[in-house]
Amino acid sequence: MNTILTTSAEENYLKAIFKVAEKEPGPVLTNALAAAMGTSAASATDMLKRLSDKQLVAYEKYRGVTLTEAGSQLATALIRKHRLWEVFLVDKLGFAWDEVHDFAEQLEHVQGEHLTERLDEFLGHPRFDPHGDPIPDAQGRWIRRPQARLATLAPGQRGVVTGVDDHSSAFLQYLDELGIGLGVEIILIERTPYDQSTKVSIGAGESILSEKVCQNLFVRIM
Amino acid sequence: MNTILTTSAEENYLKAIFKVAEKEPGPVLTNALAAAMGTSAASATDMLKRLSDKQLVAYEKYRGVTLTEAGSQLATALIRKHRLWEVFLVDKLGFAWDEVHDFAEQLEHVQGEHLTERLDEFLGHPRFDPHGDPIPDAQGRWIRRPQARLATLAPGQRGVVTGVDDHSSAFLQYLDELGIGLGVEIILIERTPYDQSTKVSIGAGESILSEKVCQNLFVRIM
DNA sequence: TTTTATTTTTAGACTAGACTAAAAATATTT
DNA sequence: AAATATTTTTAGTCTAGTCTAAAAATAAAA
Ligand SMILES: [Mn+2]
Ligand SMILES: [Mn+2]
Ligand SMILES: [Mn+2]
Ligand SMILES: [Mn+2]
Repeated sequence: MNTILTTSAEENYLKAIFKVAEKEPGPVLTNALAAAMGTSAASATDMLKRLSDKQLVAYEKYRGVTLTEAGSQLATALIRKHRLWEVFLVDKLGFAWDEVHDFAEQLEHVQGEHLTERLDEFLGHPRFDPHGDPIPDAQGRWIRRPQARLATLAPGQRGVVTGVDDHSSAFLQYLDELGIGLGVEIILIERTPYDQSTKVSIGAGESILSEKVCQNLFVRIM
Repeated sequence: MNTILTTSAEENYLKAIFKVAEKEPGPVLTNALAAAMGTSAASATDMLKRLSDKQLVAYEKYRGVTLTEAGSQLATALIRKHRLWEVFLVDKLGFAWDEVHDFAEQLEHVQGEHLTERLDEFLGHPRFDPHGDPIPDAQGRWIRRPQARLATLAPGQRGVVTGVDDHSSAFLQYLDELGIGLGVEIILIERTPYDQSTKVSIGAGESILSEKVCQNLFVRIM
């Protein structure tokens, strides 16, 4: 029951380890972590020693790192906080989905009793954030939704947008221009063999989406 | 128009300088600042050099420190953010007035465009925080209210509670027990010459308030 | 106007978190 | 199995922010 004190830097590393491990199963390598954090490999090694001392990661020299149960819970709580704040910023303060990440990156580190649960309640227990990512509950349980990349759909199939893989402002703003957002229905018309660009129907109009766009869009197939 | 980058530590010192200067006019002395910050005088001196380099304070060795225009604006913006977040925590998340200070102490340091203005708008442009303290507007303008310490009222006078001088949890919770909060009307019945303790009428009942309590309560005389 | 007391600054040390450059370990080729 | 390439760690340095102890400046008292 004794709560481990963590700095913002430590928390950011824990989250990064969690996210890298999510994509590539197995231990997270130092270079991958450093790349995810935008720091040098030396800095990552340094931090891994600190996190290891605090029992938040299992770290073996030259072999990579995995989160301990405590580390995993902390990372999950961080992601929960990050995503709840994003919902607040979009739903309550009226920010666009491409504007909220940097704020949430700071807000997720605010410490104190009950804040997250009060926020969660105020927001009506949202289960997904403004980018369609699931928000783990207070016990750290995740919701899994069946979803597929738009790139995997065949002509004639339809899907409802449930999320994005690329969270960059550039991508999100481009989607806005295309009229694509969470819940929007997309009908796949045809795919060009040459470059896999795809003609789709969105609401009233039609658009051509590059392969890159189709790879970064998640849909629920209808 | 070039925005000065500040750390949380620098911001906390700026706010402390502002607040000490508010109480005691004239330059803020190193020891007073260190006491307000809960750090050593050596640490305060160190920080004063940094703030002076950034042109946020005018610091003269052994003579004390005053905020520059830039420093004063920054401190005011900090106080604005702190108090707006307190309103959010009480009005929207349902925290009690004695629970929000530590959260606001962190939230005031969240950086980014438009956040404060969006929050202000969401909250309906509140002009006072949950402790009755004025919230400066986006231009840094302050509202001054005529108010007096309850200790200065004479028997027979009545006042409406507008604020507190002591912001401690202990004091605020004691006020809760007494049924005293912002907007509550207090009628002064009599004051004992011996220790200045004061019999008052609050709503239905009567209470005896110590001199300390009366000194820390602000009222608008009716 | 000295002496003494108080306040403030400096000096030196520590931690967290970053960096670069060099060394060591591991992985891949030949 | 050596040689080479890649990855990771170590060594050394830097900054922000803190501390304690000592020195210096200012204020108060004798
Ligand atoms: Mn963060
Ligand atoms: Mn998100
Ligand atoms: Mn603060
Ligand atoms: Mn307040």
